[in-house]
Amino acid sequence: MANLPVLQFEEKILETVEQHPVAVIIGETGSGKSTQLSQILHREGYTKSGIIGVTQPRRVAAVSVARRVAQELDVCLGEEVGYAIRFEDRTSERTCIKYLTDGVLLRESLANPELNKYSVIILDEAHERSLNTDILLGLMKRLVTRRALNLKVLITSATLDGDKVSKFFSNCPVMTIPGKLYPVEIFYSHERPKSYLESSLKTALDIHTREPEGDVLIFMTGQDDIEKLVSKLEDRIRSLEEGSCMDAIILPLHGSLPPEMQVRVFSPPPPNCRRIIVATNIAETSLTVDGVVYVIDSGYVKQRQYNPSTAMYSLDVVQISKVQANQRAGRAGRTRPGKCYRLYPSTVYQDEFLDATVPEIQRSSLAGSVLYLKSLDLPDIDILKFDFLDPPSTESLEDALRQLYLIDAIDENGSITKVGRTMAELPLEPSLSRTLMEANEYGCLSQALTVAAMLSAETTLLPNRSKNTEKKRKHNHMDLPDGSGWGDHIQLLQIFEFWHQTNYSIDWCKDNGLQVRGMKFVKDVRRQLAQIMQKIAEGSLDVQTSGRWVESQQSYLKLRKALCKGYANQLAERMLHHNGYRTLGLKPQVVQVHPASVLKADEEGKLPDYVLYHELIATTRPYLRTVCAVDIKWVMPIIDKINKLNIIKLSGGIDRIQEGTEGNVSDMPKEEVVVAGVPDDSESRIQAARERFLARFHFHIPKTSHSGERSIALLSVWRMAKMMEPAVNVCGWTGVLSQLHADKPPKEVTIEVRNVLSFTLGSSVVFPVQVF
DNA sequence: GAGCACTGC
Repeated sequence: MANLPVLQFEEKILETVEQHPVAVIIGETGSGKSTQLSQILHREGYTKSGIIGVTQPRRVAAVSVARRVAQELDVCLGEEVGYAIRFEDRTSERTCIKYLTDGVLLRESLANPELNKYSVIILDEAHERSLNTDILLGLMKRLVTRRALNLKVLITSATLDGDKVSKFFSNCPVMTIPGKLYPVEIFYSHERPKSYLESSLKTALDIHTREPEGDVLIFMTGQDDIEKLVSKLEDRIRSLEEGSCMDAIILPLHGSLPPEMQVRVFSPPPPNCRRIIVATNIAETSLTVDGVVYVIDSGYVKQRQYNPSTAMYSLDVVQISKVQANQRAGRAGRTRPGKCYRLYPSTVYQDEFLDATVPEIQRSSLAGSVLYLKSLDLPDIDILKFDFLDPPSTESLEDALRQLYLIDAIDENGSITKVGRTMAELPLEPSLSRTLMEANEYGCLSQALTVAAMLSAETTLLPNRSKNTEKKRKHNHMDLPDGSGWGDHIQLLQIFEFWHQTNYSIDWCKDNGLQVRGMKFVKDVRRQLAQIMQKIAEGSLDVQTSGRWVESQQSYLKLRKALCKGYANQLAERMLHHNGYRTLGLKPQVVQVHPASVLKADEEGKLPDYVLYHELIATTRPYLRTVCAVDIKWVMPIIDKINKLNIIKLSGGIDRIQEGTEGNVSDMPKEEVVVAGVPDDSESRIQAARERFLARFHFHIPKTSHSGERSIALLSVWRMAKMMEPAVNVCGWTGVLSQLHADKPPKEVTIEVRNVLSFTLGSSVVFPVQVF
């Protein structure tokens, strides 16, 4: 401990902190900043006037660093040194150094915006730029001026953007503390490989046969590639000549691996044996594998990003940033000098890689964050002008406002509502907190709590779906409830109620392929949510899980209705002739229900007309994941609301000029264009669709106007039709145009649209347009 | 017959 680099800078750090309210610290790996900064300031007496709070982006880090510091100070964990993470507050009145996740600090700041009990706040690992840390950065900037006399803020940053952070905090000082990494030699490939899977394989074999002992860590993008590479490596190494080199163990490492498989990387290899670990970027920051000497870096990462203009997430393989590349290389130099093989040329690193990873705040849906900021009620904060280190796009903020408006969290002027205020109290995404409130009204709060809790843990619930376990799972899963056909939310409810009925049996989880840890987490979340709801309601609510598992259509109905209200921003309408869906909203997207969904089709093989979805994410295709059938009656008022939505009022601006965006419903000249006439009512489904079409858009083609204008008007109608049914194409368009351009235009023309999605039968829908 | 990287309240 005595030789930790950070301690050599003690005096300089104290001097800087003394003179400045904010300072940036570039602390390289192994500098000891996480454990020592707090102790240095504690020794100097900064804990006399308040607590030193240190935020971490991850729970395990908060706990393990706190434990370490308690040890070093020789105190009991939870006394002078403590930590606070969700479900676990190990602090006491005596606590003066507190480690906490950034999310917990945000929650605290909701109750006490000035964070008065803290004399020092250290945002550790801020260079990872988690969504929460970025919001904290903005709040800190404001707080240091308001509490200039009694608050010190320290922010850690990466080498490459320390100056940017400093600039953000009015050119505050930047200190660099060297790390304690061993040198890592970097090798670049001459060109980018055609297949980085093959290239990784070859490089790994080269290392294994030629280099002295030391483990190999390979960074891949996802489970699929990892499994492929692992099996190829096993084959090739098995075929190596006996005794020609040491043994090898190949270990996969990724998030959907059950915990007991993940911890295998922490047990050291047997003698004369090399471990080859094939990992996702989980090994970049979250898990540290000891003994790694060689790193193979594919240069890619799978990243989730949100596109506010389509309201859709996508999961893309993208190039890593320089910061990430360096972090990966650093994994080779923890125990002794190492080597890093980059499967890309140095010019790619220099010219193509971004300096730092795009911060999460620019890659996420911001509904939750915007609601949080609105609920802080800071008089000097305007959401669209909130001071972010890297501001999200206006489009993204407006998208968040639209979403919040649809679920009644803000009113048409963009002010937070009473409902919104309550929603912000709940540690859930807005759709779910809105659902809980509505469920409370309908008397199905207990069920809604369960669904919300299940969704918070959903990804960790079901075991990994590799090919061989799949069959086993299918076989065993016969007795898991199926959502009674209503979809995945109801199934999640039923699973939990079933488990409750077994008295939370661990064996039952195992028999049904459910992760025990995940289910316990659900129970915790559910209890926490129930407590908060009780507090909000200031009275006793019925939050008990029903004693006996019974399929209750009545309560499912109420629950689905509550969900529909909560997910007003995430609804989709089925296409006329097939089971594809189109999202409702400003820019409808053609999507499909994820194959893993339990949503059931009717006797004719058709899925429900309307569904709500928990997530819309494009992987190989855009998929709705976790859906629930809803009734058209509940959807109609929401469609109305969507159509009336006015973003200019919502964002609180009145002086902005309305742009005539193409295809924007509210921009259509309503008096001029009317679609009328529904001659063919043979099929009720088409009839219903036409009615909706008519209900939503009133077009009117004026007979007196110039024929050119008529065709423009008709073009608008067509554009609308395209919006309603994006997977269609028009037929005989030129014929329609020439009819309109004739001296005596007909009173009625027909647009015939044909479905172009490959999996349909080429059926067509006719939208007649009457010319008055 | 197709399939989600990693965190967190």
